[in-house]
Amino acid sequence: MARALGVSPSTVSNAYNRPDQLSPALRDRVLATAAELGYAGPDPVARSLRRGRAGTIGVVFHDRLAQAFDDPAAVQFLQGLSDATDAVGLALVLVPGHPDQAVKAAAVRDAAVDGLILNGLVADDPVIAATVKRGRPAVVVDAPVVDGLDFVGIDDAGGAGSAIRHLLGAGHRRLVILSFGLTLTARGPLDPADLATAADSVARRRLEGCAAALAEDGLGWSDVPVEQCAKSSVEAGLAGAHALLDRAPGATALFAFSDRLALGARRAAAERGLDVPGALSIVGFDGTAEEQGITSVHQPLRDKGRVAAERLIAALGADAAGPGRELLPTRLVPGASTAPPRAA
Amino acid sequence: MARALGVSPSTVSNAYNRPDQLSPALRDRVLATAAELGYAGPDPVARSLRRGRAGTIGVVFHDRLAQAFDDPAAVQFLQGLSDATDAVGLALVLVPGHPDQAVKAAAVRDAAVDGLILNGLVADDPVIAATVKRGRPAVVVDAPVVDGLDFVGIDDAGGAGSAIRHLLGAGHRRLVILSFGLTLTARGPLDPADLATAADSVARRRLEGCAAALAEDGLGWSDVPVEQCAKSSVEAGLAGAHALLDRAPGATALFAFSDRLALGARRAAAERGLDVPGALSIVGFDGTAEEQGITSVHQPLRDKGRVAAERLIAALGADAAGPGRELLPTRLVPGASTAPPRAA
DNA sequence: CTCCCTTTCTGCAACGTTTCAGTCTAAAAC
DNA sequence: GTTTTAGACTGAAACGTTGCAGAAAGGGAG
Repeated sequence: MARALGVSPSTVSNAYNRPDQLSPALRDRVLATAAELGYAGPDPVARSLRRGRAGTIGVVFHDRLAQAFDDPAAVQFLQGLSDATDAVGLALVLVPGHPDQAVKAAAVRDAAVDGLILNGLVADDPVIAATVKRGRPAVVVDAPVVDGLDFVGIDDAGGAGSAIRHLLGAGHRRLVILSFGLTLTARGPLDPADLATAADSVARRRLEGCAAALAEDGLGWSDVPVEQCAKSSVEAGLAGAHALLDRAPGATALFAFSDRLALGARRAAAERGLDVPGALSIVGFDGTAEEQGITSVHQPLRDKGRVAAERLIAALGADAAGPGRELLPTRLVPGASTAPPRAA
Repeated sequence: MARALGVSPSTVSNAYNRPDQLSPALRDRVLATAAELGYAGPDPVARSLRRGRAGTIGVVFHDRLAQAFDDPAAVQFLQGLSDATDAVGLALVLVPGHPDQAVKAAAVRDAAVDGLILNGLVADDPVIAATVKRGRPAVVVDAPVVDGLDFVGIDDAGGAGSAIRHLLGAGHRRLVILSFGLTLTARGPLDPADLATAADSVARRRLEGCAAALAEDGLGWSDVPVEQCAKSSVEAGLAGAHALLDRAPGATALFAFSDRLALGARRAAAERGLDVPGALSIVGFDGTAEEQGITSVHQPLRDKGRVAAERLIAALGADAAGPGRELLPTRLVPGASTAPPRAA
């Protein structure tokens, strides 16, 4: 600040940070002239540089931010994050989204944060590499599992399996699946051969869970068409469900990997004159569309956010226990969108 | 970075920021050793200090962050903000909330941001003073109007008036109002005398709009009880509506200053065995509860966020046009929660 | 051969703090 | 009257950049 005040910079610093280090009289004088000069206290950026920590946590989403705010699942996750960060006074930095992942990776490099939370990415996303390179503590949420980084997720395979078993148990045999992409760019029909070689992702885990459940009833990928959607939005679900039902007109049940996709699928069904659940049963994922009556695999989104932030905060502290893995449970919540097939 | 590489710091800086300033060969060598040494590129904090800008915009809410994520109105507003910030690659810093406003004011002082967006505060909130003192560009959203700061809001008085007129037009005469607090600490029954002397706030503006509309039908504050709620939550609405209906058991219509309060009021009505809209009509504010059938004064929340961010971004640039005011329109959207009073 | 210009790289200063090791003064202890 | 000690304040260094002025080297024009 205006050290032209006549005292040393150290004294000004002490006036703000360690009142016990100087006489009350001088402190008052410093504060008074500060007010007079319009000095608002130590500059946060300079302080961060000197102290070596920013007092912030960065959050990265797969899509643009506006997209994330459209998804109740992301909002609940953010709520969980803020539960933990508010409690310790850390600010949340929302890293700007961008369709070009390389641009977003640069944004990650340039974010003034002490740690990062990566939400719902795919293994080949350059953001992952940028984060690892950055060398700060980070928590990967949902996917992928990365060596050296903390991980918080849910039982994807089990959750997906429970959805499939729910449908099989109701008597469905002609199923279709509305999945996420196995990679950053993958979309459209899934080639089962890709599944075996694909890197870790939410889609892969859930599809494996599906396969296991399907196998119990003697079904396999040749019986169940899968469509990959690039993002989790109602629009993507609408388009994907149409593509799927074009390929398998006789399908009686659809499992979507998110409630937003499921909502899109329901719209597609309506556009095709298919009654839900009469002609088509729909199961979603997340548990964020209960009010809309969608049967869904519920996951503890807010808890997931809280746990992720807490892990990161712990990693930021001295008690660095090394990266760990934490899996949260899922639970199928039946709604009005599923029923036994008409011609059972 | 490890200038021990053998080249000067400037060269490293140029390797990252101005590739044209050094030979491709040397640049490659720098980048290679950087990768080898685990150097992830220029430190964002040091860069911010040197360049004088952080590349971030701070956002402050009245409540805790978790509270904001619970409110669809706040989420839509954030979505609008991110529409604008994503486009220019600015990060959004969510300043941590805290019940003690003084603590939050300190958080505002310590946030490494280029500008601030203040959302839904009250004039006596110390966060305002801290922001003014900070001297950075800032946009106040909704309230209060502050000298020297940009302002973006809606036509509160007009919107509130349209709600009252809607109810009066339907034949209601026994109205009650579920308001926000006039000050940081105000809650409970409103003393109309306070209204005249209160500082600028959303509550004050809307109540004045109500008064004008009521006066058109010869009604005044002695006819219309008002309850102030400390926050905009369903729980607060529930408690406030009960208090209000205890005071005015014969009320046939209730106007709540937010949809969350309105939802709470509907719950209170249900707990009292009052049919909505048969025995009690309810009007909300925001337009975020259309799906729940609440008649509401719709406001363009996402646009409001976008406009606020755009104004701030403009103020950050060289083209500082000086603070301005921008008012967005509202529009009453009828729902299933209002009807003429039973004994018209 | 000289002069000037271009390319490529470097050194210095500054951004605004905080920390640590001191220095100085004045009061307390002996 | 001298030594201790505590209290109050300061100076220098460092945090990691970037921008600018300038230096060294090489090439072309005259």
